[in-house]
Amino acid sequence: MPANPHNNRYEQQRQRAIRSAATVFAEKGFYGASTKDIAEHMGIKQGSLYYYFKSKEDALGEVCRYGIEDYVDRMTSIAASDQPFESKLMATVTSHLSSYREKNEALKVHNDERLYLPEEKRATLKELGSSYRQQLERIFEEGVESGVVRKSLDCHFAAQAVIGMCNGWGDIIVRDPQLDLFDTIQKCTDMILNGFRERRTTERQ
Amino acid sequence: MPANPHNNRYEQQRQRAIRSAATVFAEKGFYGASTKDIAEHMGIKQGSLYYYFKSKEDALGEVCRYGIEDYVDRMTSIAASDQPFESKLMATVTSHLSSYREKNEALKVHNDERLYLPEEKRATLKELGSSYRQQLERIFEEGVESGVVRKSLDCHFAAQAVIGMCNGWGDIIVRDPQLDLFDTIQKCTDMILNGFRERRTTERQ
Amino acid sequence: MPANPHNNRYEQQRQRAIRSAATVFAEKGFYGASTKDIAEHMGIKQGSLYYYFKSKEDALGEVCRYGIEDYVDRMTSIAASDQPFESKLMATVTSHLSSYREKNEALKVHNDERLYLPEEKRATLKELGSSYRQQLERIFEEGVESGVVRKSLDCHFAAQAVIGMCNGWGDIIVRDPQLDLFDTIQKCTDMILNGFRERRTTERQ
Amino acid sequence: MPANPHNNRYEQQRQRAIRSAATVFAEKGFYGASTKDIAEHMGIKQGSLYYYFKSKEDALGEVCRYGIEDYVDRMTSIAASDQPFESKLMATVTSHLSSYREKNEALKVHNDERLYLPEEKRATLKELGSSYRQQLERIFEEGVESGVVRKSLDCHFAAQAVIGMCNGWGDIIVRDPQLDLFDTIQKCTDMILNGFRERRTTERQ
DNA sequence: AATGAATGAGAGTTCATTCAT
DNA sequence: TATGAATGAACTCTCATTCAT
Repeated sequence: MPANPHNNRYEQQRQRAIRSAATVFAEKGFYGASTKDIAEHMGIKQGSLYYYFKSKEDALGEVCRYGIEDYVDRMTSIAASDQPFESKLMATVTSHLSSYREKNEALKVHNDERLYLPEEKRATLKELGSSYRQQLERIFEEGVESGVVRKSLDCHFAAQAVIGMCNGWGDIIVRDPQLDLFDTIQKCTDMILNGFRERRTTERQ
Repeated sequence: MPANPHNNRYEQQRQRAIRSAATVFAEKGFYGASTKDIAEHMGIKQGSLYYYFKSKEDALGEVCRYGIEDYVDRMTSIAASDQPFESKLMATVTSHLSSYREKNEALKVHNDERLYLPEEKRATLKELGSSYRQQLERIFEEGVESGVVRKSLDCHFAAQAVIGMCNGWGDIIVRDPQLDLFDTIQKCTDMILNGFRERRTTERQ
Repeated sequence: MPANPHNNRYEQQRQRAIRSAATVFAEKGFYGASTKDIAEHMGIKQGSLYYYFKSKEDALGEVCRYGIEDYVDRMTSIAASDQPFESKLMATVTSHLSSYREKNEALKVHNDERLYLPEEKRATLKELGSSYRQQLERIFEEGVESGVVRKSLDCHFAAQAVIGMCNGWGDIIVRDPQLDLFDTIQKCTDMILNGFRERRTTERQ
Repeated sequence: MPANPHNNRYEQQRQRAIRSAATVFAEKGFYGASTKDIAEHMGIKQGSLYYYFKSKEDALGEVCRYGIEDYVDRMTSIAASDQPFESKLMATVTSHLSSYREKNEALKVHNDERLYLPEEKRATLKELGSSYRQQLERIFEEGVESGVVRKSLDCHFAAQAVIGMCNGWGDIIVRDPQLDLFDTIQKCTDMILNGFRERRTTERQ
């Protein structure tokens, strides 16, 4: 028997359950998806889901946690790194958008359906989300300090705007597996830094 | 059955029904809201709703149409106007964000819940949405032609990014009635045009 | 329209629902009976029960209240009356046993199933039950005062014993519609007063 | 499968299972208790219960048999003994009431939950119960013959009444561990023999 | 002798919908 | 124009039971 209190088999199956729930919630929404849908997607019977989840709501909670957890972790390591501002910004966008590709829609579920969670769990997730936003704000503040970003910038606004735009792209990414991720990342970063305006003189630093 | 499609009283009540549905759908989502909720919000009994809607789904359809219709109309008149690019851009952002404030959350419902509509209706709405995006793309193309926007811009990308960001702010606006709309509009427009980077030389046109 | 907020039809149907629930709970117990059983006994469909009850538990609550209410009321009027002790005792037994005959098993449900009620409702019923027992105790105390009952009697014990014995007969009455109620009442009263012992001298007062 | 019906270890565990089931059934009722509850109370896993019981219903059957068996046995030995009537009566009450204290609530389960047993098993138990009642009736008949009990007594009624009253006290005993058993026994016996009436002349035998 | 995993039937409950009035 | 009453299908969830290990 393995070291885990619940053995490997159980944990593996539980992960599969969470990913199935993520897929189904992302496609149909929390109320639009039935536990039968989730179970079928996973290849077990409806009642058996309750061996892995205490309730449908619990399933949503697990998906949301799964969705946001290493999303925030990645931001933490980006923020802690030694890169210059521009690299951090691009790393942020890259991390955000590729989360949608890699993590089977769990981040999308977190964004769209977390409001159906009970107050308590939502508070936990909110802290994680706030931590993300604050770290991004701090990155912008560093950008100002280093002179790369203009002093007048409202860093709180900037963080919200970047997150909002990335989430918008996230919806598209989840629905369109063809979209060129790298290209989108490049263009987003460029827009955030330079905007769309034509410049007479090239004044790149 | 309605005696007369142009019957005033009936049409007035029907509008009230649509707005009630919009409010309730925005708050609880399509599946989270019951027809009883909608009826109560409107001050009638559950069964009486069916005098105004063929079905709950029909109600959602009406709300979505109501939500996107003059949102697109406004874009059409912006696009058709004679203003320079920058004004059109700001008008777009203004129109988009203030829609969330003014329109009983119907646009939010369109964005979040339209996936529950049957294929056919969704296709109709999608056309409206595409029309919006295409007109915005065209505005960017005009910006390029007029030399305000740099030639290299991917106008399709630009339109998506702007829409995505505005929708992100829309969520925040709906939840936070305190937020200064005008300030947000200014900052969004500025970001889209100029980005966040510090410039050595002022090269405003 | 009648004066009642809910009109007559509704109240009548609700009473039928309560009586149906009483019958089914008495036969199968609270958990052994399904809401489908109750609905079928009443001649409606399962889902329609919820037009009359908020939940199965609510149905149990109503049955219990219905079962004990005028049972206690009758005791109150017996206790308040001017009869001598012996009449009051017989009236008590009569009232108790005939409750089982008349009230469609609701009193039996109260006795056997009330423990499945939530604390709050059970407390309300408990007060009613205690009031019954206390009034019976008081009747015995009066019996002592009037010299009919021996001074040494533990009136609390006496009340409990009488209630317990009557409930025992209640079970039998509910199951056996043939049983001669009047005969049983006579014998119970006689036993309580005189016991079973043979007396050398007739010493009736 | 059990290797040997007389296997000691197996039989011991089986007894533990029956006692656990008795406790849990007494507390929550047959339908209110789950096989998981019983297993947990016994310290094994749910599935393992089926090593000792064929089904949940079978468990109830065993508990009921266990509950009534030596209850009847004791009556048999009381009835067969040489004591005078009054001693037999007190022995009966003592046996009945102390059963509730000593026997893990199995007698209570028999009384309250046996209705959930299939007809066949219930018939078996009913015979045991009838045997108890008949022996008690016979004791009363002996009382009449010996002149202690009045000739007019309906011995069938008397037996039922005594059993009913004792069961009533049983409920109280199970719920209130503080209750003075000996005192209750004394008072019950006294009531059955002498009733509550005041006597002018002492005519004790 | 015992268990982890799964199942399937059935429970209580909700709710969109219908329709006579 | 509106409603009270009823329905039936779907839902979440529980649980007795089975069985390979």
